[in-house]
Amino acid sequence: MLVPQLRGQSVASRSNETKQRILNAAEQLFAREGFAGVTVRQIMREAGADVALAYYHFDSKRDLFDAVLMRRADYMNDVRHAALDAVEQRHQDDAPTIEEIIEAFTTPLLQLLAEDPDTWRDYFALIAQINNSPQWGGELMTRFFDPLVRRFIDAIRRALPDSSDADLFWCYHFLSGALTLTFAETGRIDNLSNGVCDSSDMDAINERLPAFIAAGFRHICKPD
Amino acid sequence: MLVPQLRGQSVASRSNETKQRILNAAEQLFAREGFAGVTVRQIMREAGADVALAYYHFDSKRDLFDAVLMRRADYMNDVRHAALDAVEQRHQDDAPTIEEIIEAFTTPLLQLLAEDPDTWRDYFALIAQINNSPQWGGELMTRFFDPLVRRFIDAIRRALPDSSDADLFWCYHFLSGALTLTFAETGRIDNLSNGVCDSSDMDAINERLPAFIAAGFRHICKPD
DNA sequence: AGCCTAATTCAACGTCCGTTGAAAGGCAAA
DNA sequence: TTTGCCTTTCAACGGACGTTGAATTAGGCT
Repeated sequence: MLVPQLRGQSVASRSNETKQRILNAAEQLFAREGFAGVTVRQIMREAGADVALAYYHFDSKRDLFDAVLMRRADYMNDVRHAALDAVEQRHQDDAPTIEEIIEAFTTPLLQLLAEDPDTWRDYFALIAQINNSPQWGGELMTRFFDPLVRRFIDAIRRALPDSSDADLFWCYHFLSGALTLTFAETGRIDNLSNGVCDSSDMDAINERLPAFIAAGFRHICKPD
Repeated sequence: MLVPQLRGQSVASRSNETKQRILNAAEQLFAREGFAGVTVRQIMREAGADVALAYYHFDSKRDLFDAVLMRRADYMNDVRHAALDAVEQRHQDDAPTIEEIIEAFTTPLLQLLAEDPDTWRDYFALIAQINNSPQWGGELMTRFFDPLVRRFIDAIRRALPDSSDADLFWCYHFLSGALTLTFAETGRIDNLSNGVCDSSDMDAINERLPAFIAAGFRHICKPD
């Protein structure tokens, strides 16, 4: 028996466990090689299951790809919404600083990655790749992150009154690019800096990214 | 005859013209779908030539991919080196501002894109995708851009004396992310902003990106 | 024990993949 | 006009692709 420790488990939970194993393998491979760079056979070999099982649990390769993205999207959005909730809770009378708002956007992700890299590293790298892909970027990022991002930009708009929308959206765009490259984990900055920087050092990033971005917003988003 | 206007041209130049047509088709398709998302047959169909011709002019699909990247890399680096040359020429006695240095890094690219989008759009989008891919990012970006980037960071180091290397490299990393997402042309910011922002409006970017990034550098890179 | 359903395996389908060797075409030099 | 080289076409290779239908296994219910 391939998975003896599952003896006695309910059928439903055994099925779910297999599904998760497939999703894990798919997540890792899609993150490294992209959608087209991976075959269903590779994924199922990595998951230790038969090829046909992928089509029992998912409708198609594309459907599996979507399932990989969906699996963690809600939780990811929840922690970021909660961080923004906390900021707004703290500032019911006064306005939060822009640093606080941007930290609410970035720090939850850096924290997830620091606390449980095995779970989040590949997922974030996949998001990073999607964000910069003409093929997926427009559609998928909009689908998964628009409500959160709009709420976040609204908060910044209140913190920097009378800013133009164009300034706000462009600054968000720069933030998005800086953040996603950070998650891509390409090893580039490690090479470039001759080891001075470690792309998996979330503390180093957390100390710099929000402050860097906040300074940029402050400088660009001024009253018309 | 498929290409009648070529009658009378030298063999060598006819060969080169075909090579360029293949490179154009490959550039466009690789930029849209990534290396693995494109087949050699697709490329040659788009180029209007036989499949086997790809293997006469290039050794393999991967070799064609490298050739696409190589074709414009030197020129791209040249214009950016020239922009930095001009800055240093202007400031032989005093120090340039950090804005000037960052503009020398970004503006030449935005200018190429504004002047000749048909030539540069796909190439830059491809670079953007590579920069955020774990598969290619580390190796290829290092291979093509390291000398220029190191020179650029050295210039910033002189403009912001006593900054730590870690600060400098991390800030460059954020710049790299913001810049490459801008080139990815995913349409995301157009959707998000409901048309307020136009991702192909290079003036809008040029007015904001260098200033945004310079403010970030200034805020992070302070004497130890 | 026997049944029912869900989970998994097996074997195969038609298609397309990257790549190649040999033949054909086109042009310049002799 | 013939020779010879560079370019292009043609036809095919072995293998891997995404996907499927039917057969097999396993576990909870009666």
